[in-house]
Amino acid sequence: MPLTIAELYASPPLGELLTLHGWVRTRRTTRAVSFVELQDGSTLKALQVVLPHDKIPRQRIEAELHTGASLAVQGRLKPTPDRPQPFELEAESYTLYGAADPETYPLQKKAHSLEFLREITHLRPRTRTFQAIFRIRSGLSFAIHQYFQSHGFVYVHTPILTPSDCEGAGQLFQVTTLPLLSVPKNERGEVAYEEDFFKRPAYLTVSGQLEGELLATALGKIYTFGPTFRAEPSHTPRHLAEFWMIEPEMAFYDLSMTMDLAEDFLKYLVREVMERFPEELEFLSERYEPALLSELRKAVEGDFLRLSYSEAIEILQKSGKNFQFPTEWGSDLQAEHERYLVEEYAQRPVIVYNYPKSIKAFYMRQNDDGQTVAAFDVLFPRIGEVIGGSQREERYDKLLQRMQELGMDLTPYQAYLDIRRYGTVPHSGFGLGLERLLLFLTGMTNVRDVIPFFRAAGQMG
RNA sequence: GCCCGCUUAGCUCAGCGGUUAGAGCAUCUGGCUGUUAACCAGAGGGUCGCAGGUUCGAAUCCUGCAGCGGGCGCCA
Repeated sequence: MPLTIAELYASPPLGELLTLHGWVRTRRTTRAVSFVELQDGSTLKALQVVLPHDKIPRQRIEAELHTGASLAVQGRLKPTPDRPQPFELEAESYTLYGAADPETYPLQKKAHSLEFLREITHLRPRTRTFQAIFRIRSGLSFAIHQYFQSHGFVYVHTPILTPSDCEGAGQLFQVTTLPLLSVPKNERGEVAYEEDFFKRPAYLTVSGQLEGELLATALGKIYTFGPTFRAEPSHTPRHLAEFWMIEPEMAFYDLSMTMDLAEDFLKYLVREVMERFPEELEFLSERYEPALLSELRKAVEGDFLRLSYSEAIEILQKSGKNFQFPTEWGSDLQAEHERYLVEEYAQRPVIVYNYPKSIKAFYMRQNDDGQTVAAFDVLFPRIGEVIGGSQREERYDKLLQRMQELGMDLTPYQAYLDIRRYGTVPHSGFGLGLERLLLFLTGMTNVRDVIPFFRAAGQMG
């Protein structure tokens, strides 16, 4: 296997003849030697390669080795105690894989704006910024599995193609093989879905929660981790049409156990990323968000502040702030309210629980007060809601009554109702948006920058 | 969906009614005993987003469109 630069830094094989592969980040030329900073994606650190002009003609180096060019270079590793880098590769020869015409290659040895890089998603992974982000994204995903697997959760794959909008969460992408130019109709002028692939309407999933509940009431503790699709035309730095969501669902968990789990889970993830990616975090912090490291530290140190919705409303009313949106009991917490609670009032992550039932989903468990449901949101600084969850209504009659109140069509929910009719159990779960958490962890401010190729309303980056 | 802003060289930006539109970086040429976003000198590079309008005169003012960004809503 090709040697990587990360491996060199881990244990430098000084003096041996080595071959390294990578891309040119920068080149500097003086009279007798040229210097190439080589990167290969294995670490943010570059390898300085020294190319003596008596072994490799200067003319060739200047013609071939521009920023972005790829090569294999042979040479020996030499310690350089009096230079910024601990060692450098003294080259004896190199093979050019591919040149990068400096007249047209978009990346240069300078900082580019994130907006510009969004226009070239195929090349932006070659920047250190995106290498740092994608490595953290990978490590975070692993840590998520690690946490659940070591806590007895079963990873389940819920379907991506689904028959209906099961949560009422946003608009759906419809999936069809019917010809759009001549959609077949029945006698009543409606779309003839019996001719469609599934012989019924089909959509991309907006949540794996309902299927997750079905599996949790058999396997105990499960989690999903997969792509989710929303066709809502949201034009914000926090929304994607295709994003990744993690949804654990636990039988026999009540609301407070679930909040404990969510807090422990988030702290574990932040700690793991801090431990595994100090260099990446340092780089992103310097470049984009000076407060990054202290925010991460604050998130794992103390307890999250827990407030009931009613307490939160009271705090907002007493804040003396002039909010744009009302802070009456029964109105939903707006971004400005969440920001006040987290950034000014608590100055650490906040969990708000027991929301009015009128502003929450039908499946959330009704509290004894008749006014609220056992729902909670975890609010983080800078990004707002990172987790939303609830204890689910497990009482058949209560659930049915709520669905009827809301005028819902019960047909698609027979399975969902069935698990309340046969051996129902209290259970709870929550949803975590991977990209939103990544904003917090990387200091980025736009979710388009924490996923390799973004899909958002009107954009396929 | 509503509101606001931006669009000038390959990139980042200045110029905001008055000669031939500028800078830094990048590129090219030359120089430099080993550089660290190397440095020094020189050169090339622009239908000032698109379309219309106002004016003696528009990158600059107005209108429309497009793209991008931000705030809000919906949410993860």
